[in-house]
Amino acid sequence: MADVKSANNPLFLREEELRQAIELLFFAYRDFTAGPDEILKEYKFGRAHHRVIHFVGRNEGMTVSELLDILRITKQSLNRVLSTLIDRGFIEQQTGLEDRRQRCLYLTEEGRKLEQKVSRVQRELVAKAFREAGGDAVAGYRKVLAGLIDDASRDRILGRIQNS
Amino acid sequence: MADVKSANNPLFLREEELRQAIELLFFAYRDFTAGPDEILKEYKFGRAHHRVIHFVGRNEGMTVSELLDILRITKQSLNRVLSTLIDRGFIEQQTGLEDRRQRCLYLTEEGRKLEQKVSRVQRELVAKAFREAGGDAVAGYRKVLAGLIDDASRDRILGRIQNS
DNA sequence: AATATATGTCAACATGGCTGACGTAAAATC
DNA sequence: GATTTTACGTCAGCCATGTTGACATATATT
Repeated sequence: MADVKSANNPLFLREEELRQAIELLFFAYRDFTAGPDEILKEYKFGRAHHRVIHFVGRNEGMTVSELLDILRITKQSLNRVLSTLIDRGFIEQQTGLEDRRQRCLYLTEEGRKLEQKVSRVQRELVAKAFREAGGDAVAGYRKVLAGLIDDASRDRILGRIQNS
Repeated sequence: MADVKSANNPLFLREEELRQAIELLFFAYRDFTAGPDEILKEYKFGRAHHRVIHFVGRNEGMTVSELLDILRITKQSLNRVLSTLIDRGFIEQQTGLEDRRQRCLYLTEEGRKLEQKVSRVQRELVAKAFREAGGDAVAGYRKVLAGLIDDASRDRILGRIQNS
């Protein structure tokens, strides 16, 4: 009765299934970012600052260009948040050793503390979801999300993310 | 050699694994929204309009309050995008039958066309990722993402999303 | 020496959040 | 029937974060 449509029209089920997967991602992302957002608000920082701290923390010494590539924003946009992070002592720059035009980015002690604090709530949320879902589900999660990533950047990203 | 850290300190691996899962979600979401963003730009619409069209499309006749609950934004923010969508003929309102204070929201013919067009690219992306990952992986994807959703809203959301 | 690259910076603008205040119609309650 | 609550709309202003375009400076590369 209830599945007349799906019984008669497998394409309908397929479309419905995909729409549900899309919504799931929307809601998951919404709640996944809620924790950090709240903490960062105390510092008057936003999601943009979070992203910078996150990626610099995971790629100490990365250059500004590399960061721009990852974030896919303009250097003017980045500069606004980056310079406040530097001014307020969460990030340091060091002139590149090989190429002195480059500014290599590092978290300060303060920056590392904030990164830890913010990342902790997010890691705890993901850990809970992983625990509840089980190891096989986690592998599936990885596979599907990897498939959503732009072909052009997938390898580079998975390269950094390759674990086991 | 390479796994000295993980061999000696399982917590390190755990933390690293979680950080990678977090990054994966970041990148997947970034690329997942890129397609729609591009199409909507032609209409001078943004992600906010997309969300409204998406949810109204999936819940024809929903009220403004219900939409606000889902989006978790203020009515003033919603009103900005909602009223342009109405003015430009993508969404219609109808006074609630039982409760005449409510405005029930519907896609117009035009709105449905746009919804289809935008959702198509997203569905194709997800379909590709699902195909490549396989059925088990898809189940895992669902489980993990469901676990990321806020406890308070999970049931309501999964209720609407319960498929199969 | 000329050109290209990495970065910074100024200015102006758009989008989409927010708060606060106020208004109106309809429903619910006393 | 009067009062209060609810659903929604709206005005005004602020903030965060994205954009484009133009220009500057130091360093590498050719």
